Amino acid sequence: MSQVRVRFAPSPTGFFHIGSARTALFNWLYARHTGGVFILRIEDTDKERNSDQFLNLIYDSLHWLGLNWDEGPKVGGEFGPYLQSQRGAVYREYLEKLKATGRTYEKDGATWFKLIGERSEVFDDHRKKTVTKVKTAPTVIDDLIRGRVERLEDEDFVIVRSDGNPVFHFTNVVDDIAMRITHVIRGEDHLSNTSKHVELFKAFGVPVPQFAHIPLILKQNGPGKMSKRDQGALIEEYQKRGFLPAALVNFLSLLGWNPGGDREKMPVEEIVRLFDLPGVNQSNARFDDKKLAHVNMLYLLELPPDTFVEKARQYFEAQHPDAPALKAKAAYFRDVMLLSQPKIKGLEELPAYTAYFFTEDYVVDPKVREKVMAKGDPKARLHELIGALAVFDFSTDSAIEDSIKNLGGRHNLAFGDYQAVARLGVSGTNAGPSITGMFRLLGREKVEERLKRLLGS
RNA sequence: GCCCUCAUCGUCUAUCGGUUAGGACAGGAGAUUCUCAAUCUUCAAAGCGGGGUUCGAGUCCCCGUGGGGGCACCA
Repeated sequence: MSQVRVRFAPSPTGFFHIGSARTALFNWLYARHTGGVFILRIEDTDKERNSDQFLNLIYDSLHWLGLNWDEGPKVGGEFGPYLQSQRGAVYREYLEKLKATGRTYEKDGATWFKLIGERSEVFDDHRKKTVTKVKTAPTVIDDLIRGRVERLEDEDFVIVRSDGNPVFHFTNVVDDIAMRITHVIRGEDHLSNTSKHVELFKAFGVPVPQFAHIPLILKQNGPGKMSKRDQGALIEEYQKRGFLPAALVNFLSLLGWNPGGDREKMPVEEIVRLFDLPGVNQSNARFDDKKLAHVNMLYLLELPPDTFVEKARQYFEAQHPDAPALKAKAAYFRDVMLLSQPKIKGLEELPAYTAYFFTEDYVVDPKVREKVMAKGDPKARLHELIGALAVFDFSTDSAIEDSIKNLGGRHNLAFGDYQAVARLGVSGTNAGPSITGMFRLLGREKVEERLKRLLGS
């Protein structure tokens, strides 16, 4: 069997969203799984809506997700150019071929594709106009995911507009022929178009590629498929929020596909090894940001320290360039980030989660403050802590723990009696990493200063 | 309106005619503890309805219902 050649063919007419990303991913996975070729083709024939900004977004998003293409813009290939806007000559050549078969005609200045069969005029009361129906046999589509699908294509359709520009159905099919595409993997929203495409392939006298129509991703809340306007739809957004691409890829691969059994968290190499078209589901999947957040956390937790610190720094630099954290010493930044790594679900939590390590101007949660100061005798505890700080051993977490325990022992109290008020004092809140770690990193002076400030306020 | 398509816990899904219908996310309870997470234990949670086929159906077929998509000189 010849080599698999698949393509991802987006239009640069809007933001790059989760549905497009998954279509790209499934194509890429199939190419990698079969040792085939993954082609990127830009369908930029809509001159009104195209933009370079959206084009670059496609490149950036694919790069970020790790979906490298073997042929396409920037990397070239023997079937280029890979931007439809540059393929006018190819379309003219194929149009002549089609005209030679007698399967086209001109009407109203446009070129139409002619179906074979008896014609009759029928009034379509949904579209409120008279249309010409062609009596013909249904088109059969053998879909790798949906099985045998029959659809009646019974109206001629435009392939070249009166302004001379070829339409999507035509360019799409011509390019799939010219680029030797073997498998068309795309969203189910194209299933209804497929009968047009199959008729074109047949008219050109070429073999019809294998089709695989993947289910759509439905919006999290409310009806309908996910679109660019929906909350959580944009890849760019996940990139900005510091999600790990590996996590997003893993999550996306599981939306509509699974390897069978209970496996969920898999490195991408494993997904490539297991992925196959018959394993793709037939039903639409609803997007779930909670699950994505969970997968992201799993990947974050297992990141090696150096990698985590690097990712954290990149996140700060990209999204919070003015954060005091970036002005701190590298070793201190590292210590703070590593102390926080096991506690957060996403990098985007980091700035707020670690703010008090880098500034004296951190927020004190009034509710927490009220709650902590109302319980027991916090002022006495603060006094005791401040008094003992000078003899505390700040060298390690366990030394600090022992110091607090010793202090407690002298007052017939336990570690826990100091925990809440100390935490409020040094961080302004009640949630955070271990109090001993916080003491150690902040150091004796700052701890003392902050505890005194709380006592005096 | 017409055409296509899909249907298991709230969500993502496993099950290749015979299972106490399994897992994960989310939710509840508990354990741990230095708060919050994480982690561990645990609870609750599903075969859309109706007909067939079969010894036996979530699984195959039909009808209904519901969801999704499409019906342009957009892609």
